[in-house]
Amino acid sequence: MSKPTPLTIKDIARNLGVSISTVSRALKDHPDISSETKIMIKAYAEEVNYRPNVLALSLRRQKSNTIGLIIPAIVHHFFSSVISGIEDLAYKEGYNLIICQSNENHHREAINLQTLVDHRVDGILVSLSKTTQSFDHFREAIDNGIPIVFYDRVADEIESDKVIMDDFEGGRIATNHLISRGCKNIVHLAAPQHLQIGKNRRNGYCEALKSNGLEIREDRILKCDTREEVMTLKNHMLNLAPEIDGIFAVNDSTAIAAIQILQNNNYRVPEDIAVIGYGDGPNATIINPELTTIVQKGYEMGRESIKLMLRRLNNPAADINFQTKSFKPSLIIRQSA
Amino acid sequence: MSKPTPLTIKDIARNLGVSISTVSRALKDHPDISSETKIMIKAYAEEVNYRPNVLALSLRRQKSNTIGLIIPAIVHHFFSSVISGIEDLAYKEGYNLIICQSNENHHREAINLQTLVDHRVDGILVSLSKTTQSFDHFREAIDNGIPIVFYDRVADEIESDKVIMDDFEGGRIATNHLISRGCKNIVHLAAPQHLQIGKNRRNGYCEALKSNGLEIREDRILKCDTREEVMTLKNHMLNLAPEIDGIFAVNDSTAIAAIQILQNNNYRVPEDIAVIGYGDGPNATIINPELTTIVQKGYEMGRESIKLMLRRLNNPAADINFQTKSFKPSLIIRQSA
DNA sequence: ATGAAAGCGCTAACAG
DNA sequence: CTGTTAGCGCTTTCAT
Repeated sequence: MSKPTPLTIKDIARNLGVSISTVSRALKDHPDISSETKIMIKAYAEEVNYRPNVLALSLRRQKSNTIGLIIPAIVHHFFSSVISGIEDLAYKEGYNLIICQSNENHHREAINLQTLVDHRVDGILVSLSKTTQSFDHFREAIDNGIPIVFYDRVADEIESDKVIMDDFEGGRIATNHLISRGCKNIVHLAAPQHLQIGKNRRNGYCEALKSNGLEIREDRILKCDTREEVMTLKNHMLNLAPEIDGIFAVNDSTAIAAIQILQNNNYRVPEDIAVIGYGDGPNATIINPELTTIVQKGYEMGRESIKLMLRRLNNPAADINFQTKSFKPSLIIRQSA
Repeated sequence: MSKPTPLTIKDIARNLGVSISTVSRALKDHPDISSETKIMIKAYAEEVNYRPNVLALSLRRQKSNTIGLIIPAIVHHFFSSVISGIEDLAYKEGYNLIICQSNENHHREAINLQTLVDHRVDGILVSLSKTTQSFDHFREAIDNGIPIVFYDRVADEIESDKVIMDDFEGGRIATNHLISRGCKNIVHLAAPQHLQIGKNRRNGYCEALKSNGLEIREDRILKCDTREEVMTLKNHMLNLAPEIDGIFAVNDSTAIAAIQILQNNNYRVPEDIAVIGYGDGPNATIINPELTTIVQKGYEMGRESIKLMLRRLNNPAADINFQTKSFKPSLIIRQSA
């Protein structure tokens, strides 16, 4: 029982008594081939269920029709939505996806990138891991002529196409909403500041405070962007709680964790402390009170990323200018703020 | 600015004045090559950052070192956990993953499969889409000698390795728990019955009722396995509500949706109606009351699936018997039941 | 110890 | 209109 080898163009040629190139051409409707020959060859190929060897094709064409995708963590709803947005369009255009997870790990991200380069992918879509603070590993891809599109978590230092949200605006809107409800002492649960999204959301928060004449206090900005970190900071948060009336969390999970801690300690949300999240994932409507949050369009961002990539791949000669596509955030008001 | 072509073994040979085959051999430590030559060639390869062309390798070796993965819907936490479990081990063993989503669509699943076969993947891991009711498309892979491992949602008709949960037992445990709390009128929100997992969980439910002397009523079994469907059946559920005291939902999302509907209509959970889910995803601890549920180990199931696959791929000659690995479900008691 | 050559499956330039 | 040939990058007999 050795592995059956799929049949090739050569087998067809032999069985039909024509040359290999005739088969090749017939199968792709080359005008040189007589229609009878074409019909015969195609019928036979169909009959024996011939399938071209994609590997051989890629090698020959120097093009793999594969796009690499690096995701920080597939379990996050935002990122899996991004994948869906990418996939639909990619497959439609005849591209396959190799998906890698960096698991928020700089080193792993570098390995992912190397893998994708090794596989001669035609392009790479990537969102930075949280721990990525240098960008040399992207140079390798670029030096090999592989275009990169950054989405959501982008590297400012690298010239490339980018798809982002206007996170500054998002932070501003969220914080403004809290202020408009009457909050005056607002804590911000922030993402790492070497990430643009972390910096921008925080700056938006600060801007909102400033333009409303509120003081910016460093001790009210906590580096804390996962549910686990919130749990770790529980006591610290409870110390802060008596003197605050609002929380702007950098994502939904931290917002929800914060709500749970507050509620378990007899604070009412939003009456005592209003809480606003960022993302609008499926959890937002499971927590009680339902979460007021900033909508982050994962599917659409994925779609836009692959569009930018395809535009470039479909016009290999064009040398298109790098473009940054920015999505406007919107606020969805529910019950938590 | 044409695309730079990565350098090849041929370039190295030319630049170093040796033959192509010498370079090839030196790079893989072939004993025939003198150690001086090896050192020289390796040093140079390192210096110029030579990377073998994976495509050419695959073609030559008739082995792509790629494993295909078909996922019904990546946004489900269970499935993204499975991916993580698979990925870690696969990469460690030098395999890459091509991930496809069937989006719960039979036809799309068949296309996914074709794509993977075309790419000459070495093996395929698949969980059936909800709409898959025939299995011919798997034959193609098998006929091509590509081994398949089914995980979670398996095809009984196909001989292959399988990784499942004991869903019958899961359904039984869940229902027994409700009964032990005193529930006597239990609704089951069921998955499609052509899926083994749907059938098995339901049978477990029935078995628990029977062995406790409770009547099995068809009108208490609703085909309803997504949040959306629950919402659609809202009125129906509220009609049922006065006469029931327990719900066993086929997954967490439907359990949660049911809880929300009940609460919005002034039923208390668990006092009036106890609700138990299946899966133990992250949502389980966000809903209030926290969800009692059956633990479904996605990561571990993924890990086990890839293990079965690797075992087979690493012993191509062995002709190993097909194996079914079954995980025992466990109950995690929180507040909702 | 090293090199020449064939071939994995396919395409395309060249010949006829 | 069809066939022959070279070559994509690599490995592996077979010579030397």
